Amino acid sequence: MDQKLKSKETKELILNTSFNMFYEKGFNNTSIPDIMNETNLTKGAFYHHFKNKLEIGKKVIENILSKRIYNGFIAPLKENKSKKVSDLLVYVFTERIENFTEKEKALGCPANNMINEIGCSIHDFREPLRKLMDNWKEALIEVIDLGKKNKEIKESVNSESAATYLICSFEGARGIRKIYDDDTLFKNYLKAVKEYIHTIS
Amino acid sequence: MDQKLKSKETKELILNTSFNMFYEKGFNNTSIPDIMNETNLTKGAFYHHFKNKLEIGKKVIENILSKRIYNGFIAPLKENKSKKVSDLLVYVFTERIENFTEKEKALGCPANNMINEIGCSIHDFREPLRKLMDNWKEALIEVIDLGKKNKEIKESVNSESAATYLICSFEGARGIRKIYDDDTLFKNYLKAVKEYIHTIS
DNA sequence: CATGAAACATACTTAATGGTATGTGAATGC
DNA sequence: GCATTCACATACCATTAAGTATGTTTCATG
Repeated sequence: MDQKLKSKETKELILNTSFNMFYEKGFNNTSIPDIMNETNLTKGAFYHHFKNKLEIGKKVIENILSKRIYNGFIAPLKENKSKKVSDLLVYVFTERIENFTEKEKALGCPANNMINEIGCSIHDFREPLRKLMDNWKEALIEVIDLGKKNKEIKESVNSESAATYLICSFEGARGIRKIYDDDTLFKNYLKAVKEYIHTIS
Repeated sequence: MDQKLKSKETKELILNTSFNMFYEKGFNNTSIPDIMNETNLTKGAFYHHFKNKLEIGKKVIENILSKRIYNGFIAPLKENKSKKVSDLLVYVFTERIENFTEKEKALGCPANNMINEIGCSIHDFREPLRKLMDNWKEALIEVIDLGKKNKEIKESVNSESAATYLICSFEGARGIRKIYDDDTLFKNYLKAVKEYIHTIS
């Protein structure tokens, strides 16, 4: 049983390392040797645990990116249903950005990076990426609908449309911010989202 | 003089082909042989006209992407200053999307793709990409300011913030749309931007 | 405690990449 | 009309990539 545990651990090590390298250098620009150097293991270990580069790409999306989106942006919505809806929206779309580390600011959103780098070229990645984004959108719609029920969000607001807009502007901002070295873009984005959330409330 | 003309033409052929291939396959995933196969020329031609892959990347940003952004999103603002500001904004941020070809829908925005793929990793690309985005933002600020002067845009609106928000949501939408095969996301985005432009007017 | 399989390491193959060095025919300039 | 330069083509090189084949060691199991 000790062996299986060790195996699981190295598999996770390879997965986490892959995520980090993809995040820092991009998927296409990261090689298997790159990853395995970082883990201090060898190629043999990689191909023992994974079929090929495509498989680990998919696993990173399904196991790491999905969880990050869930923990960062979906769970806070589900766990705090007693809070005011607009506060929830402000939290996930502004407060989180305000607390980003320099690395997170410089490298953008790992999920959005993946989408933009290989979203259309590697067909196998599209479905897991779609699932990820759809889950996020659905969670937002649920919250906005709840807000409408509680008279916190205007009845005239289209929930799906607002959810989409919030996600798009957020991801757009995180993407474009990557070419800058300061927080000007984020500050301008923050001002506008807060205003937007205010106008739909 | 005939020779110089021919030379200029092939240089432009290589540039345009590079742009297309980068757009379709990404920068890292496109090789020089890839590009030159497409032009029916050889590697010799490439390295006669360009120093290396980095140089052509920069030239594509400076000569092609910049012009596309200018023609598509900046010029329409500058050329139609007599029109209502909100109409101008609706035009560049919604009508253009509604008229996108399937290719443009599937592949996203070439400039945003470049930003997201190599925005942080290849340092040489950041400055030309920044210049491109800053020009766009400035043109938008100018128009929004004009709108405020003409009482078409609310005085309370922060021009830079609104400009940033419009760009971010637009680029975010074009990016995420890449993983889908239908126009649902665009439709939801369009509904929301129109609403947003309406609320700042 | 022997046997098999699991968890890796090592060595190798094939193909592609960015880039260079050199060749060649045509146009240009004197 | 001849030397030179330009616009490419060809041939080559070093590196690196993904992936495979084959060890070797360690552990679980009968």
